[in-house]
Amino acid sequence: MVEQLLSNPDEFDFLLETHQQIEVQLAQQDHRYTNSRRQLVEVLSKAGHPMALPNIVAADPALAQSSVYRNLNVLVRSGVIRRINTGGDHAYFELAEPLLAHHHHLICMSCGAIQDIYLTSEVEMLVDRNLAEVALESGFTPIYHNLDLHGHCANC
Amino acid sequence: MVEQLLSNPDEFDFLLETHQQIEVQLAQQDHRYTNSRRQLVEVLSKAGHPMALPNIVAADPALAQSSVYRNLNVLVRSGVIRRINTGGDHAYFELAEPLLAHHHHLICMSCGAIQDIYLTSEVEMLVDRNLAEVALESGFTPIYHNLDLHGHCANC
DNA sequence: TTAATACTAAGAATCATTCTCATTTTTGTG
DNA sequence: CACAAAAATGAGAATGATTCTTAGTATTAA
Repeated sequence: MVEQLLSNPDEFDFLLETHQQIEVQLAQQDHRYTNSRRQLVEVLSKAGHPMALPNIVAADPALAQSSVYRNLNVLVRSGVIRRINTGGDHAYFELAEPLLAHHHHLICMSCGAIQDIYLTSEVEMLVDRNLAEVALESGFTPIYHNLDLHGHCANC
Repeated sequence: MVEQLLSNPDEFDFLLETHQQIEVQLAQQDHRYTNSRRQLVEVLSKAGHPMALPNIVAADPALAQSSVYRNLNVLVRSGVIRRINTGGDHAYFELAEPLLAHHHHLICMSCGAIQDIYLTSEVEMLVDRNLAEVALESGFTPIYHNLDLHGHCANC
C-alpha cells in the first residue's frame, strides 16, 4: 500500500480525506474513483505544485500516458482537478478547490515554472465583488476566475 | 487604400496613431512594420475583440496563414500584441497595452467567446500592490498579470 | 451467471503551431 | 543607380501535444 510509505501522519490523513471527497464528487456524475485515478491524484497531491503531463507520468511508472490524459479530462470536468494554461507546450494540472485553498500563480516566462501565491482576503473579496458586478451587467454566469502574474523567477 | 473605406474619422485617427506607435516599437527591436503586419494589426483593431487565427485569416484573404503565425509571434514578442490562452483549440490575440487600455476577460466555457471587462481603478490598484508584494517575497520580477473570469455567457 | 456499463492502455490519428527553404522585398553603402 | 546584406514572405512539410479508436478487462446491478 502506498500509504505505508508516508512518513507524515498528517499527510496520510489529508490523503484519506481527499480521496473520500473525490469519491463522492465523482459518484455524483456516475464516475468511478478507480485505482489509476487515485494514483494520479496522489502524484498531484504529493508534488504540492502544478505538474505538466510528462512529470506526472514520470512520477509513477504505473501510469499510462493515454489513461492519464483521459482521466485528467474526467477529473477536470468533475471539478476535482484544475487545468492551468500557461501558453507553453504543456498544460499544467493541480488539485482544484476546495481540495486546495484558493490561490493564484507566478508563471516564469523563461523556464515555465509555476509557483503558488496567496493574496490577502481583502483583495480577494474586492476582486470577487467587482467581477460579480461586471458579470451581472453582461448576463454572464461566473464559475471561477484565474489571476496569474507572468514574469521571471528568481533563477532566470 | 484601406483607410478610405472607413466611415468614422475617429477610427481613422486611431489607426494612424496606432500604426505610428507600433512602427516605433518595432524599430526599437530591428523589426520592420511591413504591409502584412499592418494588415494584421488592422484586422485586430477593427474587430475590437480578441480573435483566433482562423478568424484573422478569414477577415483578410490577403493574409497567408504561415505569415500570420510568424508575425503574431514577432508582434507578441515586441509587446504590440497580447496572446490569450483560453485552453480551447486556439490562442486568441488582441492589441496589447498601451494600444488598448488595461482590461480583463470574460471567457465562455461553452462557446469560447471572449468579452472585455474593466475593473475599478481601486481594485486594480489593490491587486497590483498585493501582487507586487508577493512577487518581491519570491524574488520574482513581474511583467504583467492576467485576470479572467470563466463561466457561461448570456447566449449559452 | 449474465448483460450492461465503465475503464484501461497501446497505438493511430488529428490538427494547431512551428519550421524549412526558395523567393522577394527592403535597407544601407559606395 | 547598382549591389550586397539582412528581413520578410508564403507554400508546404514537419512537429508534437492531445484526442481518438479499439479490443480487451473490470465493475456493477439484476
